[in-house]
Amino acid sequence: MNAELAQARAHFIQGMSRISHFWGFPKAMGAIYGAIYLSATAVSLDELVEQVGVSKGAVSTNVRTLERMGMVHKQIQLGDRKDYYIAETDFWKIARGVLREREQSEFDQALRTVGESMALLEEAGDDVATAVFYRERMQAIQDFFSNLDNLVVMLIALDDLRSKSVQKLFGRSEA
Amino acid sequence: MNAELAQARAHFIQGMSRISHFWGFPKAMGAIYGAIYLSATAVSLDELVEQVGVSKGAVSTNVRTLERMGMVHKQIQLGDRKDYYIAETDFWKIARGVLREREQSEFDQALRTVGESMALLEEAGDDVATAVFYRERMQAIQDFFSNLDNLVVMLIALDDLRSKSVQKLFGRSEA
DNA sequence: AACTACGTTTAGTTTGTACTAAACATATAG
DNA sequence: CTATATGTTTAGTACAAACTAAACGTAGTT
Repeated sequence: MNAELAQARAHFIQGMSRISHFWGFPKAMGAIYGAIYLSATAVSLDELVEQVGVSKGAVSTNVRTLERMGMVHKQIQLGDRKDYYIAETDFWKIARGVLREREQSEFDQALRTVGESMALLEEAGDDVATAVFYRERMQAIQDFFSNLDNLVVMLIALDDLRSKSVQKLFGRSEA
Repeated sequence: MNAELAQARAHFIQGMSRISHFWGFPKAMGAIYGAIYLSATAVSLDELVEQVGVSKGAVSTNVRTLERMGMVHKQIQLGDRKDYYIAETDFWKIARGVLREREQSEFDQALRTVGESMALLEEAGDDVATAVFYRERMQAIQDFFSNLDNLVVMLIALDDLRSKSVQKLFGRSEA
């Protein structure tokens, strides 16, 4: 591989690392995805260790997370004990996976907390002016999150319209 | 304030703290917003220190970030040296502010990195098969991010349809 | 002009999280 | 059955980010 290619590749992987970190994921995770994404062939764990420059353990855990989110796919070759990985290239599918992952974990737990707060409020009764005010505000924020939730559901549904239609829908206008 | 109210309030603030942390913001920031949000009157910095239980410095910096994102508004009362804060309650407006904040900072810098990688690729020439492959993949991811960008622009535009219309558009169906 | 009340900045500490190194588990091959 | 190759788990470490405490700046008050 010539020098320019290697440099472009390194820069890209670094960029993926940034994006990953920005969205609250480990930097190495983004880098690993970048490395897999920029490979025409399936990549083994050891190759990733070498290419990305992190420990085997880190690659192992991160690549597992990537697979759980549907960002990469494991490819087991018959007669070869190694696991190989290829990148999912349908980013809307990826977005769906990431959102689903998040929804199930912290996202709606936070929502639940708001619900619980409102439940606690019920016990305080309606007569106090403060209670009424609290209820209004908590209801408002809960409504908003429900709406957000629906928006996410919509986006996930959009994934069913395959990537072509989506690209047409959101395509750059200045092209 | 009776015990149930105080408990509901504390629980809510803790929930805001969680949400904040989940979206990659400081926990204290969410708690501070929660405290302001649950106040019918404007809140001073010292009151926040007391209510949220963090240091003055932390409140100062976090509340400034909140204001920059349009989540709270400073209210200076004539003849009073203190700064008072009230919460922005239009969450779609808030979402716009947060997105704008993110766009300007890390988000499109990461995008730029991808662009730079592609530029580096140009110097490598088209003849190498690997270069062609890299270009395809980098182009694909750049397209996706442009689409995301457009989606964000759309969401921001949606803010112009005031909250009522938006609520109708995304309202819960099982209501 | 000194004092006080307030917000900001800074230096240092704490804390959470991702990573490393190495032990471990498991399966295949000889 | 031992040895080897592979992925996973764990105990420890390193680092980044947020917070604390306190110094600082600034503007009003007496």
